[in-house]
Amino acid sequence: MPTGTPIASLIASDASAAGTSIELTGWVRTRRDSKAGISFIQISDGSCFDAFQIVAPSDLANYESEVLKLTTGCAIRCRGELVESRGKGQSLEMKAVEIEVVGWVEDPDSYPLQPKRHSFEYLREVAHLRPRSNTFGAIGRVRHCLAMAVHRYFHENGFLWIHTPIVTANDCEGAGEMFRISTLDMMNAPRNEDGQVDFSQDFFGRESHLTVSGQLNVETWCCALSKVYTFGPTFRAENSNTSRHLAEFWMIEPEIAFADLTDNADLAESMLKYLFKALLEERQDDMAFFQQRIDKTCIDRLEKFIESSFERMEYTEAISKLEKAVAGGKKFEFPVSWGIDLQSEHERYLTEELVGRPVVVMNYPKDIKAFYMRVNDDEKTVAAMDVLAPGIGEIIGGAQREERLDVLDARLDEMGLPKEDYWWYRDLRRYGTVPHAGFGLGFERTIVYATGMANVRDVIPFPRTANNAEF
RNA sequence: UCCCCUGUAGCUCAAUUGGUAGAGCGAGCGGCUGUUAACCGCUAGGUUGCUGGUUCGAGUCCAGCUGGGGGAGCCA
Repeated sequence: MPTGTPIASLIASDASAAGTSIELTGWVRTRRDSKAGISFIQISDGSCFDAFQIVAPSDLANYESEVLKLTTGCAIRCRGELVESRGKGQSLEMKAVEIEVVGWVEDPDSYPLQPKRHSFEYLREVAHLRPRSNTFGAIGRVRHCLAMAVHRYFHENGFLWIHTPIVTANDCEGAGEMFRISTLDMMNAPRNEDGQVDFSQDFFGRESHLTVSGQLNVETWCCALSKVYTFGPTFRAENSNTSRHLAEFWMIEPEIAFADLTDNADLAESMLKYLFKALLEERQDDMAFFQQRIDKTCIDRLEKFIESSFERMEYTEAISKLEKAVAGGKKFEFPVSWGIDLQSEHERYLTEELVGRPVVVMNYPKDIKAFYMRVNDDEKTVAAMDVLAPGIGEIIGGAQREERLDVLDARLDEMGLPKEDYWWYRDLRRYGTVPHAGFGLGFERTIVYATGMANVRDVIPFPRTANNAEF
């Protein structure tokens, strides 16, 4: 392997490891000199939260010429011996016999990351370097840990990962504005007789876009393989400028056959618990950092989440709870009555004030929900569910799907959607139809909830938002 | 897209009723110490986001533009 011993494996080892020869590679965090004839170098390699201390004695060949000139950000390779530390703060350290500078920081004064606290807004402007900071290193590891846990959870429970397409030619859900993709010459697009752009001459022979959801595609595989999921990037061209929206984000969308809304909520609960349990077990170092520096309650919050059962609430019940709150003097900007879509302030009240933890709201009025959601027997509501979390709002949106062709068609008509556009989706209801359900979990929102980070732009490596795709 | 806040040194922020800019950190140099977000001293650094206006005088007031943030809508 080209790289040295991961620091993570050194942190995990005890004093008995002293005496072994090792090689370390990484980036300098800080250097402190002691005129006793040594320098202390903190080196970080990303394998864990902690940096590792290298003790550089002044008899190194390049001590004066190079070691004393190391600054934050320099890439180095060190060979030496693992020894018990004589200082406080670490049990082991490396006594270097050779330090090779692999990459200098050409102008230390202009290196954007200093060994001090930076604002997240500033770090977004140096997104190519921010993974070298404590917070973003931790975010990187947490994000990986949760992504792996997603796949492990589904794999262990018999789900198959379906790679749904990124390019789509149908705006199936109307789930927001889409990004068009085209190979047509924008300055000189072919026109049809009506003067409209003639997309039949475009690459796919029709108008095509980046996906806003893999749901409709994954439903087709669900209706053959029973338990499936997608996990990939999703795109929305909405001009939303908030701390919880991205133009490109990652979404987890499981879909289960022979299942109803209760099974769906059970799945969401089971999966989230699994994810947070894995996070607390596998990333104790990073979570301790988030607890200390970002959000004091984050670990406690996850532990409680894992222990307690999901709070479940009917939409109708949620409305009456909100009405009761209004009667009790609670002020909302938007009025509450049965039939409204819950506003952010209402969701906040339910999850933050009334319940104090995530809550599943189920069975919404059909008029405010999508065409594919199953109409309940009361014919007023559909089997939809949202999982609302304190601080972030909706992290999951899901539903039992309408499996009855006649009802589905009626809904399409109601909403003025052309049936022919959904011919293959309708086929599922004609050939061996089956009750099935699924949901979408916003990956970035999940990370925000878990870590206490305030903005989804800071839990994805390169955030894409309106007017921002610099990196 | 709408509402609100904001843009001063590499970074985080100061600058009284408008009176021509300061600190900490970082950086460079020196000192000291098995140091650990080390400590002490010295030095360098800014056409105050851009354009225009009001004024004897604008970082400060006004207008437009532009960047950033928060909230709303939409959603995940």
